[in-house]
Amino acid sequence: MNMNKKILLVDDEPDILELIGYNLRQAGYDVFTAKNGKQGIEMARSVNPDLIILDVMMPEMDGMEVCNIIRSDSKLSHTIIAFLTARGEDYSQVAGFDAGGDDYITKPVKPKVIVSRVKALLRRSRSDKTSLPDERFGVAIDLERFTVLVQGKELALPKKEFELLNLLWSEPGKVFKREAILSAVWGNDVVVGDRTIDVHIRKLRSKLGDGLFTTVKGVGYKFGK
Amino acid sequence: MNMNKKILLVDDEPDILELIGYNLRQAGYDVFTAKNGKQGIEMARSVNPDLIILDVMMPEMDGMEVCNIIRSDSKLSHTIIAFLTARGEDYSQVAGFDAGGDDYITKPVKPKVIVSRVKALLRRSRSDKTSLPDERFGVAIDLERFTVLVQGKELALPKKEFELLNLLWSEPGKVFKREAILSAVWGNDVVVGDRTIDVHIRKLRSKLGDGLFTTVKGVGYKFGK
DNA sequence: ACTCAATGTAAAGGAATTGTGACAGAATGT
DNA sequence: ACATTCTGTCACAATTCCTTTACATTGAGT
Repeated sequence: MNMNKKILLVDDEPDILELIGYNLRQAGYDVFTAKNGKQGIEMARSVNPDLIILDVMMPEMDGMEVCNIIRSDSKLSHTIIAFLTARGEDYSQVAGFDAGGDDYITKPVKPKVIVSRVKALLRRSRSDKTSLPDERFGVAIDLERFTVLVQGKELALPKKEFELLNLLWSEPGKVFKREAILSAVWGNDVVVGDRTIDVHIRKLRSKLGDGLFTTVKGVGYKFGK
Repeated sequence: MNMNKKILLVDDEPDILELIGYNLRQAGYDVFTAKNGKQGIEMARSVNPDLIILDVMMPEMDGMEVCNIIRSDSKLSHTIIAFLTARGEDYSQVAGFDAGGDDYITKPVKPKVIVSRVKALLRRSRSDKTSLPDERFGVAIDLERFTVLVQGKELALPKKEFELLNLLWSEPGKVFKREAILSAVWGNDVVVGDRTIDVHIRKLRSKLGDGLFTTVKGVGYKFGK
């Protein structure tokens, strides 16, 4: 069973609700609407949406306020929030999505734009919503997925390369001696020529970027500088 | 009194300055901004920030150039530097840590991300400085990283030089006889001319500063006076 | 002051270590 | 079965490091 993603739209302008709502429904989403902040929060609690699109400027309770309340609700903490703002509006207000906003969209909105934006947000949500990845020098390791995030791009690495990277990455700056690397990545009983390490380091360097790894001659390697 | 951490933001795009600046201020930091490299350096010298966030791509003077100048300024050598780079930009240049950056962050930036990243960087620096304050005559040795801190500057030494320094440094003031040095650093079975020691001492003197090592004629060397 | 052995200094060769591309067997996917 | 990817090894190039060498300078003892 393929459950549709639920989207909650909060805006005080009925035209916007209708326009955006229509397009998102066409794209296959379940859309709910609310015409003010208070109603938006009630709605959010009852339908538990995947994504909330929130107008910043609303009478009584504005978008940022709504965002704060939703963020502090443990049941809704995973929900993605996107702000809707009028173009040219003061950036610093929009910047209020330190409260937990994930994106913002400027009005007037083209339907196609908003649909693709929503798709992107929902696609990204799985990895993003849990917690911020632990990035070190622009590199994050996802042990579950066996992948590496370099500059936001996901990259799959072969097992040995992954393990080697994981070892060095786990303690950036620490120098791992060649023997230590061997026993950690290859195990104590396996016998491989020492040059093997160099070759794998080279692979990592070419894939993740040179400069991420530092050679300490006669000793070993480290991640970072 | 709890002094706020000072952050200097250098970018030619006013939007970025505003967006990031706003969010960092919200997080409780003292934020200063500069809209080009030249101004950034002036600002850095006058406010002595804890962290500098530096756009790589800027007209006239780019981020790496600024970084180099700051790194060569003894009063600012302790400062943490993070680069801002556009996603997808070739970062091999930046990643070449010759530039001396401590981290880099990709644009477009989410406020949440940058705030947590800044926190992490500042946290790291603090622990770095409190956890290994074993300075002797302005020199600290970091065995794990295989580096030496001289007046706050991190320096990588070749293996033999590092071992020699470590030996002498471990007991400042104590005179190590030449034979003792040989057996400790080179081992008992290795045969090298005695002048080898002198040459290595000289290397250390030129790198760490003369005056740190004292010659005891006819006997050996010691660290300190 | 002089002497001479010890040390300072710079440069240069050689030694050791690492970088790199190509290759072959193993493992895996189709 | 075939193609693809992964893994480890090799040979050779590039680099860094170490040691030696040659000469200058120092300083303790006479």
